[in-house]
Amino acid sequence: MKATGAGTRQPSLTDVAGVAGVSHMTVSRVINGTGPVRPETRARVLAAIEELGYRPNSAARALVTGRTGTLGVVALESNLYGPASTLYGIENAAREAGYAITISSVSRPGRSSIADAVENLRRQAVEGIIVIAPHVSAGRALEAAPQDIPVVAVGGGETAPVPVISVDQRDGARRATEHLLALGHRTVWHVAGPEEWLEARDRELGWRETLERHGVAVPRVIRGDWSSRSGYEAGRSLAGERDLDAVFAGNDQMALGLLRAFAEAGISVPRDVRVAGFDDVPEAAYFTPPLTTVRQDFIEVGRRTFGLLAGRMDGGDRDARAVVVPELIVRESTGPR
Amino acid sequence: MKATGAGTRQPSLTDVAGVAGVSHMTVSRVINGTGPVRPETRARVLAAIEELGYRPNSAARALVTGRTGTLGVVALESNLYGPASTLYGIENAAREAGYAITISSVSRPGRSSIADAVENLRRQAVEGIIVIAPHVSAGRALEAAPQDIPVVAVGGGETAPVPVISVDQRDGARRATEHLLALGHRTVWHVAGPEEWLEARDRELGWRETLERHGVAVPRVIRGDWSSRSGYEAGRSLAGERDLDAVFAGNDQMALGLLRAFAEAGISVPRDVRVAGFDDVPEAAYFTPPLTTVRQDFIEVGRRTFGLLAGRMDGGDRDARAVVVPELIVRESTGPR
DNA sequence: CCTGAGTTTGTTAACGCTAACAAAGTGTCA
DNA sequence: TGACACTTTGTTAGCGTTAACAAACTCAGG
Repeated sequence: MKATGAGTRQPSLTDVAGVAGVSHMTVSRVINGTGPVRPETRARVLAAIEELGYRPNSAARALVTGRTGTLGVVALESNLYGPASTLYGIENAAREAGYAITISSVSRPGRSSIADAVENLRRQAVEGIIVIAPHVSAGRALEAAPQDIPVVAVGGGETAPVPVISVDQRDGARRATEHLLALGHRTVWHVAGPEEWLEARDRELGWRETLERHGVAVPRVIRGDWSSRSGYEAGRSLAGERDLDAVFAGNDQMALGLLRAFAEAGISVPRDVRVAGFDDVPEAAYFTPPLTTVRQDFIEVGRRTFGLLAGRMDGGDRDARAVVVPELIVRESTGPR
Repeated sequence: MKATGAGTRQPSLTDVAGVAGVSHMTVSRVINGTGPVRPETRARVLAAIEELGYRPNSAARALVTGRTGTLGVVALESNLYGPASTLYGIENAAREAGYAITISSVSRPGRSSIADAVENLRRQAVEGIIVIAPHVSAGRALEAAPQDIPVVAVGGGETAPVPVISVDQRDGARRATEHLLALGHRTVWHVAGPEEWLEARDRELGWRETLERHGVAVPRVIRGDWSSRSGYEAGRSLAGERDLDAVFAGNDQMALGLLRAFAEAGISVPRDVRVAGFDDVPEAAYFTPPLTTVRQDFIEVGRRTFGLLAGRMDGGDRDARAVVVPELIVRESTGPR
């Protein structure tokens, strides 16, 4: 008896054909459902496939069809809730459509690191690329995006020469800011995310526009880096401020830091100061106090991102845009005093 | 002039050879550094590669070498801090070693869904598979893991017939529990994670063992699902409990829920009750109050996971194990009263 | 200036699959 | 019964690469 250890070559189409007593083409037709096959022949082939544990060789298939069935995702290596959720949304939609996802992560966003990641994916012959890097430098990297392979971006800025899906950050910021103003505060302070992030810019812009439209003073911007720590520091510096009524934080983590700093300073939220965040991370409802925030549906973002890429692969427009509208979730941090 | 639009076929080795005036094999040798090539020939070839924008066809290469340079990761589709961080750790280590990562996510862990994900990856001809699914059913799925392809698991239980990397959950739970006991409390309550999670079991076990070793009463276990919401509910039910001194939560999210519920019930932490968590998510230091917790180094876990897989691919042992030791981080939630 | 060893290049044949076309069956109708 | 249309199966070639071997070139030593 022949050894059938782990070292044995994987069975090929021809092996299956031999067992089933047909030509390799018939086996191929059974597997791919191309062309007619008599039911009894199909049954014999299927039995042979089962018996041998045959699995199509994806490399051979890709070589001849020119299609790998794989999409590449350039992801920022961060534990930020948004990007991670978006990734899962994309993976789900892609898997349903029969695509696999390979990721190439970028530790520090930048024009060249993103270009490297894209090149890295191209070497793996992905059929399309999704860049999740809502970063100013990513926008620049996208300007040099390859022309011969479909690329789409999540939150890549207005001007990118690729389809972009984004959440309407300005609108979200507007909602939060108007909500705070409607509570009767003279103005609203803002703890912004890092300047290099497009989302941070848009949120800041939405906040500023809203204040201006309402004709109220625009306080100086406190800049953080998305982390709770930076929010905490912002809170310490704000705690000394006179006329502090309301703060809109660029994300929920920084809002948490604010809450912490205010608690330490003996400032009560919402009695002394009202605070709102952005993202609606699952924990936000359990902060002390529960946080008013702007919810983004990242799963939806992921799904629509895949949709845009699929469209682009079908020859769709390079200028396609999709916008997801966020929603204000009101909780105690802006509640009645 | 010929059209050179996006529809043009990608250049092949032979095209490059034509431009450089050599045979395709010489080009192959230049690219792979196999066999000697005269410096001036190499320069000509390199110039031709540059000129044509040649990129090796990975499918053809994989077909002939039998190697795809790709590893598969089965990841739980969750935003839990741990799995996401582990994924990045793996991706980093793999990329440094020249491997690409393709992910197959699993929305609800279970024996068959994990097996499906593994099969899905095998169809893509990955060279090895990493299962991040610290779940009881994952352990069962691993028992049926394919023999002919290297598989390793993150936190897959003691008995899995594949190499496993895990954080010593019991030891972490012991540290947290002993810390609380050392503060003079009669006993420590525990809000556990879902029963199907191995990590939840191990943490519960570590907690229980520690209480027993110290000869103190073991209270009933409150069961949560890792979410802040479930922690909150646990906190509401605990709030009515007499003799409530100290609570060890199975993760930081649930601890957050506890803190919230206690705050609402007018129970002060740490004055009335002391609380500890597990994971040390980046936000834990900014909870109200800052949370004592057990830190797991997930990036290290990811790195070592890749190391174990690499070892297994080199014919290493199926019984290999790696254990990462967690660390107790003491903050105000178990601070002085 | 020839020989032999080493260096550099080329030729040919797979790898496993699908596309394109060819051939063989099956049945219907005049 | 023969011809035609349709269904089912088979044959061949080629995708772009590397492996294995063959050929050509270079140069030192006699």
